[in-house]
Amino acid sequence: MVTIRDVAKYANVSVATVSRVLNNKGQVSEETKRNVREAIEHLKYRPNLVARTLYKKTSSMIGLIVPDITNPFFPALARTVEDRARSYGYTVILCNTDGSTEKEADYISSLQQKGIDGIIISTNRSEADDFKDIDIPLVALDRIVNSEIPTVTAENKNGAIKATKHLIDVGCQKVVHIQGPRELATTNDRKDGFLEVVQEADIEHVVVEADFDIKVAEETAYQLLQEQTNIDGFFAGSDVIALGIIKAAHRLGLNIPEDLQIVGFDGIEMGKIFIPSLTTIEQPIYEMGALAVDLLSQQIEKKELDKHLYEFPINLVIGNTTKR
Amino acid sequence: MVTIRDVAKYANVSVATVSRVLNNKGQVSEETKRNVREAIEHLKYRPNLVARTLYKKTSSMIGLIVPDITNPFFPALARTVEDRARSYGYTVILCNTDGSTEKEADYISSLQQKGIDGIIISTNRSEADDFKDIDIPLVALDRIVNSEIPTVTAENKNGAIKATKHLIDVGCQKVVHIQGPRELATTNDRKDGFLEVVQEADIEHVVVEADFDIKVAEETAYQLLQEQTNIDGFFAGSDVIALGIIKAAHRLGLNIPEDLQIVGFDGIEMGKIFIPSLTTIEQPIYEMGALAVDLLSQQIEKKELDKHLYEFPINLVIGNTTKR
DNA sequence: ATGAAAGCGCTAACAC
DNA sequence: GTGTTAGCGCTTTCAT
Repeated sequence: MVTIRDVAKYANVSVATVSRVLNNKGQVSEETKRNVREAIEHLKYRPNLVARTLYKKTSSMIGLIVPDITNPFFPALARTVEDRARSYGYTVILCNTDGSTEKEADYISSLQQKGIDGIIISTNRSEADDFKDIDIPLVALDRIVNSEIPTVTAENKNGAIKATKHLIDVGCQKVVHIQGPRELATTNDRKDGFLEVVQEADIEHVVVEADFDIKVAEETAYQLLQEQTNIDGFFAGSDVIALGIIKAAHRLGLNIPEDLQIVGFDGIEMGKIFIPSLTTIEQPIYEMGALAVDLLSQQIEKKELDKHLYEFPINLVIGNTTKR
Repeated sequence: MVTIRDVAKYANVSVATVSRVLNNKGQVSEETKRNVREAIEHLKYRPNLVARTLYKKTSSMIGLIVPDITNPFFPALARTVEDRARSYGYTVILCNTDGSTEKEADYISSLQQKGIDGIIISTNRSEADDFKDIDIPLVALDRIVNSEIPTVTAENKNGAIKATKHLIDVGCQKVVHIQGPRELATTNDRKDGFLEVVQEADIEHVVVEADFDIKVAEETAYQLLQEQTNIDGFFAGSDVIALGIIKAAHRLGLNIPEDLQIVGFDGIEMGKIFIPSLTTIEQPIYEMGALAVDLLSQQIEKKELDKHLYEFPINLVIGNTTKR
């Protein structure tokens, strides 16, 4: 390994001078600058970032913690976060918790020990003191944690209202909402929006819970459709759940959207690709990921944030799972 | 931040002793051990891994470089890699290159500067000297780079043979192979297998190229199906391409598998979920990811590898895109 | 069994 | 402008 010392020796200067040209700091004559750069080039020197981090206490690495990377929503998010992070010069460490609180705690602790500068987290936990002992910048993404942590999310309730109204508009008489895990504030907001509309419109309705997992959602929908008659509409708590519902309907020989209409939530790519393509509430994933990085960066730079909750507007996208 | 010094002071011992109990190395009396542990507990001390890495030159971090995290094949791979890595005590840094050689080089260089212990890479590059200047352990996953780098892949050619034979078995008379990017050795192996079978069987056939991208594949298939008549079978270079073909067929009102039969390659979850479910060549993604980590770990521990190319057997999984 | 001290590669005072 | 040197927090000889 070639170190700053080797460069200094080769260029006949001190390590301080090399450090100065490396960081463009302090006064160095043009000539020595050239010499040092030549030495660097010649020796193929690359600064050891570990040593730099040890001294400076900042690593230019940020963590992104997601519950399930195989859920298509998160790769999309990860990608935008990584893109934006790169533009700041951050490297992203992507951590997958499998929804396990233990793994999550593990990661947080180990990231801190590694000198990470900040963490963007999409977690299932939400007790107020879950994140009390973390003393590095934090941003909650998609999933609301508590009011002390800056949070980026979408207008979940409003989205649910739009989705449910759409189902009524296209003629549904008995509507089911399969919500995601009850621990998540986001899913409850969606449920609240749903309930507000169906109660107001006095529409027959059911609410059940499922994981953000196609198989689980499929089973849940399958059972419901067998047990109860007249269900003609579903508002799914996520696109993944919506795909499960389509599968269940398919197994039962129901036609979509003739017999059954479905609205999802998220706007993942797979919803557009699926046959039939999904009517859904689209979240601006790109903007959300980008803002999360911005907010994290601001905290890392010790800037004050003007507000702590950022809710993005959503958008009803009509596909082939509802009638036109 | 509480350091090893604080712990030493609190426990009335030297930092060396604290280090000894931390690492379970050297001789420490039971009593001082207890004292030190108490101090650690009381002060909530966590060792600074950056400092440790600086000294030991090993970070327990490995990099995983993938070309496109939004391609469902890679989250699946990433997950198994992360799982296995965890069991070794490694943290995975997941890097997404967007297929850009420049980003890839950036990542490799920056990972090395960060003291990463090794890299698992799924790359598009394959020139012999592309990776010559990397002096840390490397494993190529899914995509073959060159014979000097340990590689984990599937029996691509054999899989293609099985797929193509299956298409012939179910009655196809004119078969198209949409292969992935020609730069990849894996895709060419698949093409070779395809050609071997169709030529042997003297079946009318076409080979075209597309990206591992649904939209591109869809357009490619759409054009082919319009221009050429009698196409009744597709062997797709990947499941993602196969989904694109299904979309194209759907747009043209073709029935699957009655009018058109399709076999994919990979065995991603989405293929099982899609309607119709995909007939495909399934790679043992879990085993492949796990072995890649094993091989990397062996190199990091300076163990000799007995061989350099590991090809996993594949498996034809029959879905609803081919006749039974 | 324990401590003192050197050093991992870098940055930043502080001299000159 | 440039060099000397003291750390950053840790591990590891080498004494004792």
